[in-house]
Amino acid sequence: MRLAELSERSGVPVGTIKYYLREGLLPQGERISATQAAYSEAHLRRLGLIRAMIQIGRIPVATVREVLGHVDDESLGTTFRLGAALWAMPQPPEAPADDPLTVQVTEAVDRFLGDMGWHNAREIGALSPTYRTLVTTIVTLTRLGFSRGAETLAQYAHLMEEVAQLDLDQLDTYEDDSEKVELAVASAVLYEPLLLALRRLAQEEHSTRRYGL
Amino acid sequence: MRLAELSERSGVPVGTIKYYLREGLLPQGERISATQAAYSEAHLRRLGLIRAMIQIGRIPVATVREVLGHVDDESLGTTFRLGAALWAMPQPPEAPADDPLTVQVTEAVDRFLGDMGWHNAREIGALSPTYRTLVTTIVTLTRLGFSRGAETLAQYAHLMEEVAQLDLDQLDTYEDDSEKVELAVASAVLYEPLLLALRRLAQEEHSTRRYGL
DNA sequence: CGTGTTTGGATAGTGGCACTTTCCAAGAAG
DNA sequence: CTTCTTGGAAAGTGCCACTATCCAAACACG
Repeated sequence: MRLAELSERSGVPVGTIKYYLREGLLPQGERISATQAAYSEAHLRRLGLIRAMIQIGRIPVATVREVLGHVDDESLGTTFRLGAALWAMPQPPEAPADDPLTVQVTEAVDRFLGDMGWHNAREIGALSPTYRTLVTTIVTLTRLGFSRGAETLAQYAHLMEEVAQLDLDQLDTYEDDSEKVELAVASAVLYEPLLLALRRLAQEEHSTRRYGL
Repeated sequence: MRLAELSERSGVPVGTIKYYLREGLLPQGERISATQAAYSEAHLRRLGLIRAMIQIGRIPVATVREVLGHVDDESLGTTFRLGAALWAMPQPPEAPADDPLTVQVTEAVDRFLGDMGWHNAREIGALSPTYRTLVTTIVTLTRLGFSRGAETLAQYAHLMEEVAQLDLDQLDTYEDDSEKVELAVASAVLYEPLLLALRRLAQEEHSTRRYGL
């Protein structure tokens, strides 16, 4: 299929597709002649993922390029490809490491990981952007006066652990490594709003039950 | 306290605070003289919330103004203030309503809400931005070929229902209405990355357990 | 009292980013 | 042969969250 058809089937304007090609988000089509190129179903699929990342995930173009680079890096094993892709996803700005509150929260988080039995996560520790995000959000919550005890955090953590189990069960249903990594990325981008939408719907449901309209 | 001190204690540059004042995110300080104004602890706290919404939640300035407008609207009852504030939060762009897949997914979601026993949520239905977000993300997942059956969705929904219960239990610990609404907003902005960070940590933990490094 | 500094407010400018527009020459279509 | 389409390069656009520059009033100090 040519550019015009790729645009029509995906619903993405031609100019925008050219931009993605230029920026290296979408691989070049197969050259048919000096001024003509052919695109495959794989391009269509990849374009869908790019749009989802940018429009739903609000991920910057440069970051999308980086993430997709890891997705396509066949020199790595699945686990590393997956980890590299997810670690490249954007994280909120971090709290300064020399802040006393940050130090205190970091220690609390370490203790908490131990209590949860998440020993692998604890070892990876500060290397993981996810870990630092956790510290940062707790620091901010504390600053705003909305922090909760470790017990409340643990309750949330146990629930999210079950969510993670469901996620991994789904990953297991895919044979192909590239598909696994793509699902993991799509899951980070699209399951997040989905989970949060479910949470808010449940909040709406139960708050009307508790307090009425 | 004057502007300079507000800036120092909050860590937000003076120019930026002026910008927030101009944009109506932060209420004006009390005028001391023609060229001098005094700011309170309330300003400091509100400024923290604004920063969290913009920097961590990546919420547009115009939206922050709208959300805070609802938070401060004392003419509404708590439930409505809370709902209005949360409904003003940004949602991903929606899928076109006339699309056949969208229609199909909408029906499936309605059935699903019935199965969950979320009758209130079902009645509010299309009015709720959250509901439409749910439809949109499922449509996108389906387009990408990553959709799952209603059963899987229900498993996630049950877990998020428990999360929502924890959220509401926390809300109950606050007496003051304004604080309740502020917590709800902070919860939407900051608990979301926190929950997602917990989910990813759990994923990392269990994927290394399942597949090793 | 005078002089230099600080303050809040108005206005204009900046930089980043995700596109769009415009242009062009080579090919395809009729 | 003429007309249209195509892919590619380069410059332009619009939005947005700040940021820099001025200014005159007012405070601080000797």
